[in-house]
Amino acid sequence: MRRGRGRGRGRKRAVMQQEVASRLSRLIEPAVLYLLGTGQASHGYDMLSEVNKMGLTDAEVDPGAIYRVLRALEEEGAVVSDWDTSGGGPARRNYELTDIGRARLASWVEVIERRAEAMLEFVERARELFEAEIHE
Amino acid sequence: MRRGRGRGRGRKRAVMQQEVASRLSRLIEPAVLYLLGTGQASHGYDMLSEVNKMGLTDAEVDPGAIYRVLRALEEEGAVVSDWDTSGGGPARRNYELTDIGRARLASWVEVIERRAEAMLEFVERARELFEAEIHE
DNA sequence: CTCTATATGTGCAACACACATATAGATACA
DNA sequence: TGTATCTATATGTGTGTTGCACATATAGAG
Repeated sequence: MRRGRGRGRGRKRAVMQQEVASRLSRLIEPAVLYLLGTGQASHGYDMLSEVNKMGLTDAEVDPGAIYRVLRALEEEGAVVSDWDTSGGGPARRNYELTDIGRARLASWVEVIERRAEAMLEFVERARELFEAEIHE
Repeated sequence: MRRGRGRGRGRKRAVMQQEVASRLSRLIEPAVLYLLGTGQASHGYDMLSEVNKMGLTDAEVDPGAIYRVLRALEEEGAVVSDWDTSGGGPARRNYELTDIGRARLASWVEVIERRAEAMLEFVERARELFEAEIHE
């Protein structure tokens, strides 16, 4: 046999550029990009509370996850950072969105919209199933 | 230090009963439960094509993933199976939804709906951000 | 007897994530 | 001066899910 399904199917492994679609799970990345875009948060620690307020990421987000996402985004050139030693407290790493980051957010928006619509359609169909079961 | 954020925060780890929310990832499980509920598919191989048609799972689903999900569901009592040797070809394992499985699908529906709404809200807000950027 | 389609399954590596922990500056207060 | 707390960033690790490749088995077509 040959595998039954997707022989070529294109999706090689999401190496290098990492397609956004492959990271839907917790949606931390788009949330972070959005917060940087609006200026609601510019460093990791602030995002912690803001991301949790957004609701996009369902449960409470781990601080470690935020910092790792920011690092990964910087490696890809989606954000740039510099240390901010002004103000009291420990130094904070200030992040800013680049054009790459804005483009990335835009493609996230498309992906999330499609997925959300598919999910709502699923919810509808599943509810129909429940009703059919009751009336039988 | 103490952890900074969520000390108590309840979410112990999703042991034992596995809360549905923690498995949002590819949404294979709810898709499978739904297909069993409607009778559109009763064994793994059929689900492969049906699941992919549904769109819930974004990309094409791996057969291995389907079989593993079915196994896990059976361990939890959400489905029961028996071998079907009638008909030509290799034996197929026929699955049926239990009450536990129906309840599980119902709780998936709630989780997915909430998530999908949060996602659409995010999409809206992000689009507003883009428009604000254009007009400045 | 081989080829193909159907069907189920496993081993492995890569990865995302939750949880825990480490480090350290700043501030309050006893 | 000591110590507790808050702010802030970061790493280490175990677990679960996934993609991919591979293994296996039955049956029908030629």
